[in-house]
Amino acid sequence: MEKTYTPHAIEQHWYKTWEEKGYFTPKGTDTPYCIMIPPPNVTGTLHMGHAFQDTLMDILTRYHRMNGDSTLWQAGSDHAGIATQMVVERQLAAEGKTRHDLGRDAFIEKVWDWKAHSGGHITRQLRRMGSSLDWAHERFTMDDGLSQAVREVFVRLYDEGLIYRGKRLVNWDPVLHTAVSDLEVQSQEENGSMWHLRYPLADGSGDLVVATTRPETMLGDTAVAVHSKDERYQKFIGKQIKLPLTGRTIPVVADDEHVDPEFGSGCVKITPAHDFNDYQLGQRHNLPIINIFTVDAKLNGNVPVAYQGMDRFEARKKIVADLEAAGLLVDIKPHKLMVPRGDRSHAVIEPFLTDQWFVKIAPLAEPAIKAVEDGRIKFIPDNWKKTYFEWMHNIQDWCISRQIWWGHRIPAWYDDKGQVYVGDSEAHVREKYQIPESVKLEQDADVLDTWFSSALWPFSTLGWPENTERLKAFYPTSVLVTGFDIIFFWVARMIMMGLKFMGDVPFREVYIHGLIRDSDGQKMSKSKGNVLDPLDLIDSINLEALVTKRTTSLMQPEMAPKIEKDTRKHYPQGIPAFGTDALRFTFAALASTGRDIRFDLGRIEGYRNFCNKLWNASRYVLMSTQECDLTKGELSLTDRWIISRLQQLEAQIHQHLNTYRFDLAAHALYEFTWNEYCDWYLEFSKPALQNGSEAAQRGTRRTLVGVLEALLRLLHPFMPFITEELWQRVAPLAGKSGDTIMLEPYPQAQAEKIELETEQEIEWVKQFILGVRRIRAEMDIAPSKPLPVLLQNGNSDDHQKWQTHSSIITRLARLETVTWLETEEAPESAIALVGEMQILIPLAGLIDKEAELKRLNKELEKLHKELAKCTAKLDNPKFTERAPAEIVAKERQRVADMSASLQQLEAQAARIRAV
RNA sequence: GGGUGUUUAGCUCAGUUGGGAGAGCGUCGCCCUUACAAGGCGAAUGUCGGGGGUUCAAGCCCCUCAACACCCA
Repeated sequence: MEKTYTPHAIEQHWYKTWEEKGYFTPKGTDTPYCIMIPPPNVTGTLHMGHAFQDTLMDILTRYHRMNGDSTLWQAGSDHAGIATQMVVERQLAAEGKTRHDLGRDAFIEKVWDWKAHSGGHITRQLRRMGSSLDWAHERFTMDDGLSQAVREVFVRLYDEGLIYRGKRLVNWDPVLHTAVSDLEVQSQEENGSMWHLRYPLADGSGDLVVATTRPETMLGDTAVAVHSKDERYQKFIGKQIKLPLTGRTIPVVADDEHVDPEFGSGCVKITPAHDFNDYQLGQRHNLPIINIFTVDAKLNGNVPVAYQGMDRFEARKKIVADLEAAGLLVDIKPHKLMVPRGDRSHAVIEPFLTDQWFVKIAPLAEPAIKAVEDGRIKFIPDNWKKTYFEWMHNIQDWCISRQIWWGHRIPAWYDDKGQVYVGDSEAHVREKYQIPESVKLEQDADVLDTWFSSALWPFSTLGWPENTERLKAFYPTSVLVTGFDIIFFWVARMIMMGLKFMGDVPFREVYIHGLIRDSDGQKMSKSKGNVLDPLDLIDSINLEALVTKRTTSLMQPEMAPKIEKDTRKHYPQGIPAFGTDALRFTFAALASTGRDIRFDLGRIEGYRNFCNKLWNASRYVLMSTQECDLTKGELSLTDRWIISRLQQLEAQIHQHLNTYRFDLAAHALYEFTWNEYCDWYLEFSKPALQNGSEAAQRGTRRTLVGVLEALLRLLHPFMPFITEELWQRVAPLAGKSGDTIMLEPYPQAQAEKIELETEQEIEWVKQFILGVRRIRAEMDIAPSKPLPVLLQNGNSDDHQKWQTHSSIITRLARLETVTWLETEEAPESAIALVGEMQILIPLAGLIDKEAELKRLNKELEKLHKELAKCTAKLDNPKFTERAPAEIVAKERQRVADMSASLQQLEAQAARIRAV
């Protein structure tokens, strides 16, 4: 075996073997366990969030597979409508073409081409992460089966009146020329202005000043609103305004719901066609709606000719200038406002009146709320259900149509009179509505929101609408693992659709994990230049390549110098190769209950070292046991101790994984492996293998191998590659003959092997060794120098224990001689206590008197403080009366122990001082 | 404005029905001891954000204030 663990030598080989042998396909019959992967965008590349989330899902999947469940982790990807269309359009643009040059069918063909050649990137990366997804049944939201599911759902919802078409204000992306949902709009604070405009009354009796952040929309104003209690404006209510630049007259209305008399001038212009609040107010007051924009957000034919065809921002300048020329511009004040931008195009989103398809959401939301209320679906951590309820109770109808080409085309057809017919296909529609061939039908040009198909994912992937074996076996799925950022986008919609079409919840639990941030707590983003690529952490990347990667194709190229500087500062050596297992273990260790997770290179380095530790421990075990007699022998107390500790570890891991505490599980595994198995047990085994009897040696060898083998299985879900590699070598020695660790049973604790008394005895041994080491280190005695030791004041138990363990103690504490003192006076010595027993190391020639006194005083001070706290507690009668008896007894014991120690140490200090 | 969180060692974070404040990293000593220097051995480190309350007992429960973060409008 290599002396140092090198991940890339083993990882890819094992993954290939697992996949080829079909280990990822569900087997076993009794208990099903199923996780649906949140389908990554087919255009996507793996980022830290994916890597984190997929690690957690893979841990659960491997854990349940090893537990013998029929385990399915469903693979697949999402067609990602707008994102994918943009990728292909960008390619066309490079050739100087647009999608319109190709036409719809040719363009879609081009997208499929692109998918075939470049679409598998992220699934290859998922394999590098070790993800044990069932690739044999991989699905894609646009494949035939899922498309059929989408049409089926659409038609059924339409036939039940839960899908309707209507003219509504929607979020319009004037660059992409499509509606987008609320959730695809990101509002950010930007610097703008507040313009104060003078609107004269039609009768010439005065004027009003309105304040607006969007002066260009004034051409579409159909009212001015004031607050009914606002004394400044009461007299204007009901009068007419002569709207500048247009010549139209519009009324002054009172609306206490919308108007805040404190804000701006307390007087608001109302543009129902271009503002959501104004639209609502318009409905309340029956105002006309005047749309002034084209799909590009240019001014249309409803405005005076002078402005027609102008871009909205150009028009703003001209309108302000014209108003100023007319003496109607009162003031311009700087103003911060929330500007909505499309999350794909970054264009300023325009509220826009168009025909769109909507899902009537209230009837679907109600049972979805109930499913969480009555516990059929559990959120973990539980608190996230509040967020879910908050949104579900305020939910709006869902705009599902998108004016793009790549996606599920809406299964609706129009005749030449504009009458709409909904059905699975044109033929179905003709049959369903008895439309003769002579009537020409044309399909709706729009496609469905990508999230519409994602909402069906938990059952469409399993074969719905067919009632397949897989559907019967795995629906409802066991758990959904996802970030809180898509509770609305996805989680809620899956619950609604699952309940509606399967009559049952899509998953029983929703585990919500935190979001990965950089080491400063910043969100990782391309534009900030702080992204880490999980593959770089696995494979390494040099500084120059990292700088190049972070600074190319930036949305804002002017950020490049700063990004380069930061990158050079943070990663002067680039990033070394840590390997998949170290990365996975890091993710597990970071997965606590918080919502932000800072990713720090120091952590992953630590866990890379942990891999190396495990590697070398295995190396030692193999060297000590290969070609040795491994038949059953005698178990020593140290053997029984590590076996006992292992049982407790096993119980803990089950507990932690069942409660999704990956961090605690990782911590327990780390702690046991390093601080118990390596630091103590392997050291105990050395003298045992050198000096023990033949039978004892066999017992220790078997324990070395047996505990390691179980530990590898415990670690496997977290670190699949290194554990497989090591297990292949260790398993035969442990008498195991399986082909792969991933199909071996997950270790279960055996209660009868837990020996608390043995654990206490070994604790005594450790305290003995630690006591000597402490003196040695603090007195600056070389670790290599063997020490003479005197023991005093030990009871028969201490004598007995010394008898049993003298060999390992002598070796691990590096003792020269050990002498029990009975009645004779001890020479001046440094002291350590194990219970009442004193370990004495004579000063003569070795130990500095002053140093030992200093050390003792420090110890004494600590004890005094602690003792004072405890006695004060016990002196309080209320404590002894009211606290539970066992707590009081425990305190009494502590006081007794501490007093005894104190007495001994004080006596020792006095003796030394007297010299 | 509404909602949800966070505040514990220099840094990042655990702390499970209230009962002796923990880990990793970092820091400081000593050591190439035949599994591992990606290591071993040892050490130091805290007004648990502030204030108040409940309790024999509060990092944990209640009230209040403050700072920060996120989501929605």
